[in-house]
Parts: sequence; structure tokens; C-alpha cells
Amino acid sequence: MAKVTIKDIAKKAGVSKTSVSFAFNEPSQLPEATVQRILEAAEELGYVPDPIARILKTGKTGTIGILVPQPIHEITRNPFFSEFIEGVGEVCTMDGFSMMIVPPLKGSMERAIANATVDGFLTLGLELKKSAMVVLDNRDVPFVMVDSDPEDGVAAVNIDDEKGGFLAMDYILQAGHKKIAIIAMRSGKEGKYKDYLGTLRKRVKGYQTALEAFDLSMDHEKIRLIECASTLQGGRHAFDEIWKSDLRPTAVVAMSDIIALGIMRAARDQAVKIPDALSLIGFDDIPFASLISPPLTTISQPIRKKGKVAAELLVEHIKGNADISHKILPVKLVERGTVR
Amino acid sequence: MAKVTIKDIAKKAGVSKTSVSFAFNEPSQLPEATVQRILEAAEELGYVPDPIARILKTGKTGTIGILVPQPIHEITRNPFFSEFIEGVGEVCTMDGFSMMIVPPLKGSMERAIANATVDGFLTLGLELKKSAMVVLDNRDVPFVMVDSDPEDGVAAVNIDDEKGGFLAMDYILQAGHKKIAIIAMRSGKEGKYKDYLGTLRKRVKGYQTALEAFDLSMDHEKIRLIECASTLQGGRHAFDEIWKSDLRPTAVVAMSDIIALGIMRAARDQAVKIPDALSLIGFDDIPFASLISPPLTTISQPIRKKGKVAAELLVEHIKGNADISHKILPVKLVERGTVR
DNA sequence: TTGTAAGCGTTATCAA
DNA sequence: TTGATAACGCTTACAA
Repeated sequence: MAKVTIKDIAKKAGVSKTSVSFAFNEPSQLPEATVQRILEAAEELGYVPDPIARILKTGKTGTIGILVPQPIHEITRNPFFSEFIEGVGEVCTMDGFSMMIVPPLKGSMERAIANATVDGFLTLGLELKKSAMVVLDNRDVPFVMVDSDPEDGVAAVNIDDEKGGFLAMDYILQAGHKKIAIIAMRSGKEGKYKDYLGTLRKRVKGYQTALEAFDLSMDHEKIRLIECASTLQGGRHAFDEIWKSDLRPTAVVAMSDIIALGIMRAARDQAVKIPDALSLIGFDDIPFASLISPPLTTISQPIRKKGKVAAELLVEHIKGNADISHKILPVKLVERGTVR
Repeated sequence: MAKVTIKDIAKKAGVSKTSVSFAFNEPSQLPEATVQRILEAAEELGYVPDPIARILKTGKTGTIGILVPQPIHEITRNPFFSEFIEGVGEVCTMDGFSMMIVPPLKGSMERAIANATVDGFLTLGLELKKSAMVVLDNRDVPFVMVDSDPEDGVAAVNIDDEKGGFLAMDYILQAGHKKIAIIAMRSGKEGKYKDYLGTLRKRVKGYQTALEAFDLSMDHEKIRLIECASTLQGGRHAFDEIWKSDLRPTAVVAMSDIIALGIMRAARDQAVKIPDALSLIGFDDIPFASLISPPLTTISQPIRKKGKVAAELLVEHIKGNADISHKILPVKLVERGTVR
């Protein structure tokens, strides 16, 4: 059976399309009886207004998009993402938005941006290429960048990554460690840290500062940087890699808790005691970091709040109140049981 | 500046709207030079085809919706959801779909369904009211129901909940426990288990069968059923509640791992040793269940696979290959360290 | 109070 | 090869 449209209802109820539209959107404008009749006709025929047609006319989709640099099934493997989404979700609930997760489409971020039916975007950890930025601009929907190097004239939400990096490395150094492995999430730069952008760049800068105070540096032979996927699996692989390398680090600085958790898992499997044989510090402070044992020492960032703040900012933009501010949320060191 | 449309490009490039459309969608139909000219004009003016207009015409949104019964910020608190999404995400990646999370809109599932711009829905743990089912039917988009009582004529994916319930309860009973608290996720039925639907109903049925073999039943005074949110917090509250009740259970059967984890957390805070002072079995087998210590004994279900299977089924429907099958995925008991 | 008609920005059919 | 033009289904001035 063909789709039931407003026209069918109009015919059936013996009124114009306008009246039908009113019956749904401004019932107060119509006599009670007419509204009844229309609604009944609609019910009988099984009519549901086509959301797309409505959007084309009104220009409001009622959904906000989260632009992510990786395939969905990959990004969801990090509880960080759930936490972030939770914060965004609070705002969605509040303001009646749905949420769309927008990964690259056939490998192209541009295409994904061009095709998403949203009122605005949150970009998460995206290093937007010029071309993507152009598409984003041309789409003419507002966007807020989270965990990226801020661009002029666009709203941004970040945490104090540099301080976070410093805090983590300094803590390890203060504990007396000299052979240190740094595990970063995959960047596409294969560990060439000097090319790092955004979050990674800032954290590494923090590491540097801390290292220099101990006469060390990122280039020192006892300091090793490797990358892995920011997942449990990724952490496990990372552990295997560092553990069989020539440098047997006494401490690991992980760029995310989920990586750290993966490392703990792998270490346990190989009977490497943490923190006795290996110290470990994470980054994020996801809920499970404190649940595991030993509980994970980490840098805490307000993930949920970050999502919430960013979403609030975006919703303001959608409502037409441009606020190009650049917010920076604090981080702090949480001492628990994985560093000796 | 006003939005740049296909018309502007046509004028600028001195061609018709049709040609512009072709230049983007079927460039092979146009002479190379014309395509170039059009693309340049588009680039210069910053043109991006309007996805909504495209969808209105083509009828394809390129996104699949996940209908969830709770606000986003609540549902994301259960790692079960991330796992599920991960499975769905695999299919999205494969077939180039985005994913939209669709919670009730202003309290109304009907409204949410009516407004979502998707090619199809996955419903997760939804007990769809008649009215919502009607809207879903009328929307005329395919849908697949996951974790619900299957309806005639609609595709469904479930796990063997009844067996899962049986396995869990039987294991606890075999271990010699007689005073047992069952913790269910909030159902809106406030523990009146006889009114349960879907997943909950089936699991309770499994409990019953196991209990009866030990001359017990859901109504026995030593068997207690309470509900809580399926979150870490929820589990913590649940522990507090059962621990200060007159019945001091020696074992807890939790309906989700995240609840179980919350219970473990609360128990630890109050120095209640698991499994020595209290045995505990979960349900789901989320990744963290095996990471925690003691590792959580639980009923394992293939969450990610469930998402994947459901999404595959949905995509088939979207492509026009109706397959109204009802799949049931297996569960199994995973003995770890929380039952004595 | 109700109806007419003009868009919204595409795609796609059909002529030229 | 290219260009009018008619949908797509709705909202909303404006007219009656």
C-alpha cells in the first residue's frame, strides 16, 4: 500500500491540507469537531506525518550529530566514549534532541558531514582537514569542537591536556622511574610525536616539561613511545610489545584508562605484578578505573561534563545564540594503587 | 549569507540544475569540461547538496535508528549498551550507515518514532505499547525487535533468557544457598514479577523452574526480588537495600553485570567479602566482568553478536529482502570467582 | 473558519 | 548532451 499523506486525510475528512496540518500542529486554531474528524481520519488511515518533509520545510531536524574519526564499532570500545555520550545525552534529554553518531562514510569525513541530517555537530577528537572544515562551514550548521586544536571563530571544549601530561609523567618520575614507556592512542602518525596535533600534542608537551626537569626527554633512549588502539585489546598488544622489547620499562604512562586496563590484563596473564614489577598510570578516570584491583592511578578528567558542556554550547548555537568561547576543563591526579 | 543551492551553481556555471545534479551524482553522463566547470563553481560558492532535500526525493536517509526506552544518559551507563552498539556499528561501517539513538521524545515513544529520520529501526528491550507499534507500522520503515516478546510478523532477535535465568539460579542453588535476593532492572512494574514482559518474564520463568526443583519458589519468604536501575549506582543502592533488610541473603542473582559490579563495589565499601560473606552471579558477561577481582561469575550472552545479527537483519529489510525470522542466541554459564 | 498556493532543494523524467 | 519541469510531503502566508 502506498504511503498515506496529508492529502489523503484531507480528502477523507473533507477538509483542506491546511486544516490537517493545523489539526496536528495548532489544534487550537480549528473547531474541536473538525480536529476530531481529522484525527479520526488520520488514525483510520494510519497517517504519520513524514518527518523529512517537515524538516525540509522547517529546517529543524531535532537531532545533534557527533562526528567521530573512527568507525563506530571501534570508538565504542572505549568507555570514554560512553561517558562522553552520557553527558551529551543529558542535554539531549533536556532539550528533546536525538543523537546521531556520524563516523566517516566510506572513508570520507567530508561525505559523512555532507549527508548527516542534524541541526549541529559536536566533533570529538577530530583533527579536521581543511576540506572537512570547508564542508562543515558550508553546511551552515553550527558545530563545537571537542578535544581538538581550537580553530579561530569556532566554539571549542577541551581539558587541560598539557597539565594532565605533566602530572602523569611527573608523578612517575617522582616515584623514581627512569625507564618509561608511553602508550599513545593510534594517531596515524606512527609515533612521530613531533607531528602530533591536538590532545596528543598537548599531552606530550606536558611530558616533555616533566622529563626535562629530570634531565630526560622524549628522545632519550630510555623513554619509549608506542601507539595502539584505544581499546582493551590495544592495551594488551601494547604490553606484549613493550615487554618483549629491549627496554624493559619499570613504568608505563598510558594515554587512556582503557589502554591501561588492557595492559593490566595482559600483565596479569603473564604474571607480571602491578605495581611491584611494573608501575602504571592511566588517563581519563573512567568508572572502572577505581573498580579494578589494584585500582588504577590515573589523571582524572570530567568526561561526562565535557560532553555536557559541549552539548549545551551547541544547543545554544542551534538556538541562534552564538557563543564562540573556548572552554578548558580541569584535570587532576588521582593516586591509587598502580604506581610504586 | 543565504544558503547556496543547486540553482546558484547552475546560474554561475551557465548550465541547468539537472546538469549540476549530474555533475555530482553521475559525472560520467556529462562532458569532462562541463563537470569541471560545475565543480569549480560549486567549490567557489561553497556548495554542499542539502541532505534533507535529497532524502525527500530519494527516500533513503542512510541511517539506522536504535529505539531505546530510556533517556540516552541513562542507557549509556550500562556497558551492555556499548557492546550492543559495537555490534550494530560493525554493520554500519560495512554498509555505510550512520547510527541514530532515539530515546522517548518528551516522554513519548510515539513522537520519537514519528520524528526520526531513519531507514529502519532496531528496538532494544522495548515493550512496545500498541500505539507505538501502530506508529511504527505506519511509518512504513522496517524494524527489528531485540530483547522483546516477539510480535507476529516482525523480525526479532533474542537470547535464550529462560535458560539464562535457570542457569543462574540453579548454580546458586546447587552451591547450597537458600536465602537469595534477585535484583532486576527497573521495569516500571515495581517487582510484581507476574506482570513482567519480555526478557524479564523469561528469566523469571527460568528462576522458577530452578527454584521448584529445590522446593522453593519466587513467592517463598527467603527469596526476595527487588528492582534497581541497571547502572553501577543502581547496584550500589540495591546492595544497601538488601543488606539492611531482615532477610540477609547469602547470595544475589543480578539481572545484569553492571548491577552486579555495583553490588561488589558497595560490598567492598562495607567490608563485606565476596564470595565469603555473599555470593553473587551476574548476567551479560560484559568485558569488565572478567577484569575485576574476584572475577564475576555470570551468564554470558553474545551481546555484540546480538547487535550485529539484528543490524544485519534490519539492513536486509531496508534493502527490500524481508526476512521475518526470529533468532535466538545462546547463553552460557561462566564460572569465575564470586560464588561459593 | 477554511482553502489556495507558493515554496523548501533536490532528483528524475521526458523532450528538445 | 542538455534543459524544463514535475514530483517528493509538508508548512504557512495569504486570500476567500
